[in-house]
Amino acid sequence: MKTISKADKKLIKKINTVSILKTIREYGPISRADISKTIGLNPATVSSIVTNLLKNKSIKEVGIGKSSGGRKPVLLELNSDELYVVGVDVGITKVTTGLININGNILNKTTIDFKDKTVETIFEAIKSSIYEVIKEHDKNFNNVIGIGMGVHGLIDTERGMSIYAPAFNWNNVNIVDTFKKEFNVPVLIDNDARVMALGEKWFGYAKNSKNFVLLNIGTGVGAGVFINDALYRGNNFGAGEVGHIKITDENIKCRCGRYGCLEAMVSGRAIVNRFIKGLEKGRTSSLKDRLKTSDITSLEIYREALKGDLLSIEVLKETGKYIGIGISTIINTLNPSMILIAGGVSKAGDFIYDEIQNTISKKSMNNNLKNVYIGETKLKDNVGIVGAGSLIIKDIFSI
Amino acid sequence: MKTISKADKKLIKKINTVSILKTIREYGPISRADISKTIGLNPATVSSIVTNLLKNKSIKEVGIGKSSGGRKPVLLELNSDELYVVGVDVGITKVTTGLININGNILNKTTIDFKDKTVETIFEAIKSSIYEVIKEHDKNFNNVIGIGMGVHGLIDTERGMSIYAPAFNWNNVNIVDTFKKEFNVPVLIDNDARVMALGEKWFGYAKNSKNFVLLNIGTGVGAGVFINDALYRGNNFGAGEVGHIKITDENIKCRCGRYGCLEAMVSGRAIVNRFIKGLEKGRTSSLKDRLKTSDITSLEIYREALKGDLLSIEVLKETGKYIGIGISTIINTLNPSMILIAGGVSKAGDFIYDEIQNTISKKSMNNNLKNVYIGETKLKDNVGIVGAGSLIIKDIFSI
DNA sequence: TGCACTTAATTTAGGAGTCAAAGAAAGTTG
DNA sequence: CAACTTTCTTTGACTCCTAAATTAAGTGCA
Repeated sequence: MKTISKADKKLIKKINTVSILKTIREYGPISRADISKTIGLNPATVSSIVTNLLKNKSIKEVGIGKSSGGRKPVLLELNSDELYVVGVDVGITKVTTGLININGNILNKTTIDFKDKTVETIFEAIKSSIYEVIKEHDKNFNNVIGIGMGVHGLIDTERGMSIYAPAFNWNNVNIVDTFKKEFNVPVLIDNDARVMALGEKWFGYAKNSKNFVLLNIGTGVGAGVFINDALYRGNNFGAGEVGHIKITDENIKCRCGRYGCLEAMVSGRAIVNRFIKGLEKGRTSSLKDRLKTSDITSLEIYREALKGDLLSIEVLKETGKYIGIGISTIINTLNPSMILIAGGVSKAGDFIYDEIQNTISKKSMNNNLKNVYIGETKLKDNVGIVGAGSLIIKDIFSI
Repeated sequence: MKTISKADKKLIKKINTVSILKTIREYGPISRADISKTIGLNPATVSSIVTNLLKNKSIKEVGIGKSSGGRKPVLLELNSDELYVVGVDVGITKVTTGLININGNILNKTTIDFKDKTVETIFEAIKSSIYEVIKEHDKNFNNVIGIGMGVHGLIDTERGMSIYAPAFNWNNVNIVDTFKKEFNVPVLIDNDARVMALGEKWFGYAKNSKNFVLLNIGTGVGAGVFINDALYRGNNFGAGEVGHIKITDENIKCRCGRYGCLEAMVSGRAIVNRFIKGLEKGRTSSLKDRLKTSDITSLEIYREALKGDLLSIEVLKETGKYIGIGISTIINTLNPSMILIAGGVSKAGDFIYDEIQNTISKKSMNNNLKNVYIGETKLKDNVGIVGAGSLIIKDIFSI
């Protein structure tokens, strides 16, 4: 009950333009006549707006369709040759950057590791990665309509700042201004899990999902929450901090200072810790012969589990159980249509997924469980960069 | 990405009409000129729309304001003398019904107990309670623009049915059709906790809150979730089923069949059970002298706690701790700006609230906790009926 | 091949709604 | 009481959509 806003004729045109763009995106290649039928908008209006869109190169004519007994239709498509975005996935140890067209196709991709985590080092890595990906495709930035970035931690999307990024030890670092100045295009940032959710919404499994959650389980644990077809950020950009919900009374300390948090039980670090604790308790494992304790990673535990190592399998199954409890909480609270899992753990395969499913069916209210899909992302390793790029792409389709 | 809709001039007019109504609601009594300044809409446009609204009696002129150096303004207000709604709160043992005007004022209120929980009995109670409240104010239903109802359990708001109401043992009971036929006005229903949240949004503490949660703790435990200024119902109307999130490893069985659910630890029943278990363990309590074991209720435990009974105090504090864990989960997941607590437990005062606060500050991510208000509702015992009525009222202010 | 019928896209005339400017109504101020 | 202010309405222009007519380009059958 705060902002009360008016509407004028420009709003109508904007709404109808976006409707036409959405229709072309979803059903294209498509003729003007079919757009008119799909939206219910008068053919004359469609013609007029399409003319504008062709003029500003948002769309293009891509040939002639089949006649259905009369004049052949002219088919329209989004202009993927002229509408590029840059998507930047700022990870804990490296930055991955992609040049992406409006259809979500990756034209070029590069990764740069950074040694230290100062603002300067990471900004420099981001900058050169962007110049790298555009070099061969659009070196003058003519067709790049914007840059999107996903960064871990708490992000103020309005002021374009990292409020708090634990892994970098950043506090109130302005990110957007630097890159806007450097590249002279719109720059948008958001939290990594949220950006991944956006990617799956625009180009992944969640296309037709109004309400879903992307759970990112890696070094940390976070969720991107989609509600009513929109990213939900919460009151202070803190929605989806599910890494710190309590899932057990066990006395495992989380880096947040409390005990029994989801993150303390299922992050990559947590998996390794439980494995090592198993060894200390006298359990045997073939992984112990292969690696020093300090070299054990969750990925290695997964590899060993595939070979049949009992301790590895047990640790992964436990992890699945804990994730299941967390997911159960999310389902009961939000009743989403799907839960997509990203991050390192998502690769640990059926050891984890089976156990998640077992736990869920035991713990969820029946009705919320109906039709809820739980599984990997469609975009896999590219979910970060495609999602980041989607921050820009979605704005083209927004009022 | 499903429904792609067009916009025409009627949409503009509808938007502007609603904007004017909202402005009158929020700032009224207010002049046409001030409405124009508030919204940024042209004075001529405001005049034209106001004329329509006066004609259809949605608003009324309520006198002349003070001059600020020129012609005196004509002040406008919502027409609370002609815009009534009926709000029905269908509880577990009784139905409470109110006649409410557009400003949320209760003109009349009645309660009817029902002996059994058959559809016929409860429908009959609802029906007579409605006739009762309108009798003296608007016996011909001239000014009642609709009936809203809050019912526990899972509600299909689109088809107007109770999908599942555990306390009544209802499955797929159509509610709306019956009363629409009987009273010939729009009838809307929703889940009880959700309806309460709506009431606090329109007439309570949550007026200026975009994102908040109302936690209803009584016989069952449920939440009404407001996101982006709208009720969030989830994918199958199941959002806010927080009664069945796991908050402890303790082996307390919930009626849903699982263990350690929030509801199993904090519902009225759960409080009583823990108290009795305390007695069985040999603890003493002054309440034991006053009541038979089978007559103990959570309200009596609260009363005894006020008198200083140690076991009662302990049980309530434990309850506060468990609620705190649940709220902590909600805050970390949804980052709301406030959590309002309704239902029987909300009356148990500071024994519970203090403990909730203690638990939260220990368990919540710092940033999500910032500015989060946790407390009782403003509408108190009327939150159910006012909320139910708001189901109708909100539609007047919606596009 | 030619004519009737279809379908696609554009042009044209007209209507609905907002806006800016001017005017009418009703006050205040010195 | 004249000059200025403020409120509200009227008027005409402008924008954007719609329906109908027109142009463009087919198909299909005799």
